[in-house]
Amino acid sequence: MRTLDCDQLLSSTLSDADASELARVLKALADPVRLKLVNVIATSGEACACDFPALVGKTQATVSHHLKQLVQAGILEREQRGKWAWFRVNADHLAEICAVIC
Amino acid sequence: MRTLDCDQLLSSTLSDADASELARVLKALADPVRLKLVNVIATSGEACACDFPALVGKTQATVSHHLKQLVQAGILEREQRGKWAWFRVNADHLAEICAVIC
DNA sequence: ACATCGATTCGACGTCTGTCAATATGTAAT
DNA sequence: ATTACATATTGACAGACGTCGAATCGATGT
Repeated sequence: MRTLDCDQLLSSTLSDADASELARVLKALADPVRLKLVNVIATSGEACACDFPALVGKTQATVSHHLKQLVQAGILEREQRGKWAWFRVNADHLAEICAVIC
Repeated sequence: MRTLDCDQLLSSTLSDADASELARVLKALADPVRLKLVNVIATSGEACACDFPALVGKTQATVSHHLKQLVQAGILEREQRGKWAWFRVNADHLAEICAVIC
């Protein structure tokens, strides 16, 4: 994925490609369940996927679907530990998104 | 609309209501056409809706639809001047969104 | 090898979303 | 009033999205 420069949205001209790229990442974040997942993982430092269905009140299949989107968008990082999958927030990437918007 | 506190996403626990509210605003931003519109308006200071269809390559109806979403999300402000509608970016609100994420 | 358990993928579903043509609304000038 | 022009709304449609149950994959332990 391409890195977006700081301040693009408000100060410099956004190309069509950059607009699509930024939209893609924002779309990954723009869902209540996914925001909850990011929040739980961020406040915990790291978290096991096995706890998420109960925390967000969704099926394991649904949670897995959302986690995949967040990983593909670069917002979460996945690590396999034995049977369990653990997730951490990629804070740098979130900061990048912020930088583009503000 | 409720105001969201700073740092909620990464440091403090996000309630279901806050997650939905934040998702609503992010969803308004998470579209290439709407990002383009915000970018054009922000870099111009203010802009007339009459120019948008040509700028983003969409129908007048489609542009109007997107502008409505941005205004309802509090990202844009609309002002009628004679026949024309002018738009400005609500930078404070964008900064709030950023503050929640970072 | 086999069984077990966590996680992903598949298939299906209802809903939401982006888009446009057509129509309606509103504003201004004649 | 009527005309002209800018914008909003409506109706319709295709495609994307969130959700779940069922099937599958992967890793562990017996």
